[in-house]
Amino acid sequence: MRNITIYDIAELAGVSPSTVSRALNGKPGVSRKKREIIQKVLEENHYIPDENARSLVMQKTHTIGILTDDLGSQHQNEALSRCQNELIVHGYQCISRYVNEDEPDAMEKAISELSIRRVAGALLIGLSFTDHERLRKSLNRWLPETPVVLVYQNERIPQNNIYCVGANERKGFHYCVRRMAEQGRKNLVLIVERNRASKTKIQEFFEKAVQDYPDMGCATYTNIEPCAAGANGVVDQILRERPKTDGILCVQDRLAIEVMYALMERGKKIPEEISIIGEDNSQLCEVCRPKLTSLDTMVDVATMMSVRMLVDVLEGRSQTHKVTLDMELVERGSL
Amino acid sequence: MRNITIYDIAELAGVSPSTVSRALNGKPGVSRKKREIIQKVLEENHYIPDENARSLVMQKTHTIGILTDDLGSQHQNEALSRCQNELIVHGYQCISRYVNEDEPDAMEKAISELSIRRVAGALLIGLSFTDHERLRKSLNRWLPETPVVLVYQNERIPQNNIYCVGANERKGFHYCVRRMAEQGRKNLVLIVERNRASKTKIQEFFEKAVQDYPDMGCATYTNIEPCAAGANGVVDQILRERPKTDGILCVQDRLAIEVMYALMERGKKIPEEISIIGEDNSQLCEVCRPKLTSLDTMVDVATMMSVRMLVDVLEGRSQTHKVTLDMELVERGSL
DNA sequence: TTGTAGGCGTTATCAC
DNA sequence: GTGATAACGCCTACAA
Repeated sequence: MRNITIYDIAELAGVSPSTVSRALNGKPGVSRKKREIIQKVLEENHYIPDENARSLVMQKTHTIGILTDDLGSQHQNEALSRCQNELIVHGYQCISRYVNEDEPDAMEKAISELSIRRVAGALLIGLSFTDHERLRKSLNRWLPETPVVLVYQNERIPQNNIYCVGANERKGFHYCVRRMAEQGRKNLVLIVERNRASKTKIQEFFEKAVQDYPDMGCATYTNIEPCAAGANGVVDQILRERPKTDGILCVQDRLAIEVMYALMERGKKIPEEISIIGEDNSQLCEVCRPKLTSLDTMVDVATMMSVRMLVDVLEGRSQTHKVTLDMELVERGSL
Repeated sequence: MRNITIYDIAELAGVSPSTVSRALNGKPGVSRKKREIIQKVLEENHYIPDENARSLVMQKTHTIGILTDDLGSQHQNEALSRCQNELIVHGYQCISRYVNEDEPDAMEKAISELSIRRVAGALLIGLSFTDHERLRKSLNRWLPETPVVLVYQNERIPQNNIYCVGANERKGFHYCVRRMAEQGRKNLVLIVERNRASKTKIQEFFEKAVQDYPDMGCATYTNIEPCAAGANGVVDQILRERPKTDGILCVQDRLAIEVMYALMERGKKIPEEISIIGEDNSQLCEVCRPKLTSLDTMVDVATMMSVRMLVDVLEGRSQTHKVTLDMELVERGSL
């Protein structure tokens, strides 16, 4: 079953292939009459252009590359799916790929492959693409003029084809600390998963925020096994080292919930004795008891924004280079 | 920055483009010596072939189309991400797309677009692609010779290019009922979300299974609002209509958990008075209290199998047309 | 074993 | 306004 080409259409419409091409792309230089005839033939035959041929001659595809750094994360999976669907709506297809940041050259390799596919643009999703200088070099080498949007990245890379959509973590964490203070909490603890890339930054934001409250103390535990594994250990450690702890900010819902349960098992009342805040505002928050208060990272908004930025740039609409989204604290029973 | 082509390589290696092409693709008819020279030049220049041009001339791509029917589902998002990554590893790229089954022609349209992109193969993920006859027709029309793997589909479509990977729901549900019986449960209820496509089949399996236990009764509620929304209503209804209910099989973890909490709020003890089983074995099961016993649909295994089947077929290895996976009941506190 | 020539389906550049 | 014609990068007869 050979596919129909513009030649077939041209023949049926009694015009030349180039005229069909012009009509197809809404270019000027086609008479009203012929345009109509061609349109009709096009529709009757369910003609659809071959993207490969088009890409070849245009040296430009309708493909967007998406890079992700955390395969297991629901967050990223959701962001990925959303981006893909949104892009399809705008007429782009995607190729997506997980990048293991532990492998030293994985990122550069992934970027080079996007270049090979001649992607029209790229979306890098994830907080852990943090070695900016290296990233900049890779992008510079492989995609020097291709628009790239960094999703969940706060520090803008100052280059004309690089855009970013970030969350205002500083403000978000500050607000969490403020809410803790308003609940009368005075001894906070920050718990961060071991593999969280922006660890030090989060810690910095947290500690800065605590300094705004004179009679408040804090400690951080930043090397915790992710998900459930590390909860009991860190809770024991906290109860031993800082028994007066009355507020815990735990980056990542799942871990926060396990910490909460571990505390309850050890006789602590939540939230009466200790307040807990998680991060991500995932489904999990609604399912545990008490329900978990959580800092929403706004995946849906962020992905929509990113796609819109990229599409805007690709279609020649002007666009700012940086968008920062406010995070939202969704308060439930654990605060 | 023009990309280097086989012409450039040919010139540098002092041979003709066709020889480069042959060497590139490991075809016979190139002397050992030239093959080595070419190889060296290839590597020195980081040459990588242009997929578009290749696809154009070969009338065949290295692209796999993936269709999904439920955008929000973590399950499908996870399956999707896994498939994509796995396929990349095998040298394929993917285009994926969500199909809204409420729109009558969405499926046919989606399939036709895969055809346009000249996909090498396709993966249809989801339990709700159920109108087999129509699906068969669409596939037949648009992808008559393209291998297609139906993931989570139990009834095989008898056609040579269509494969399927399904879960043994009959057996799975039967086992759930058996475990209920072993706990002394006698009045079961099946709850199914309204938008679950395989509703009637699930109901049939469930009722058949119950018939194997002479002194057991059952009822089904199959039109429930998904997720949390429908829980309170259906629980009130059940307690009113069938107060002796002592076992609930609830298809979909989230809903199962809400049902469980609703029951507890109304004074029922779980699992002492009522056993509850969910489906999907998602993260949520670990996070609620009591933890939820759940029927695992084996996403990871299913996706791996599907990708492997497809790749095997594409690379000419023979392959059976149907694989059925056993589901696994993961028992936790709610049974 | 090697090279030449033609074509895959489009778009773009010219003449007309 | 329209239609030849030449690319785009690659593969594959066919000829040498």
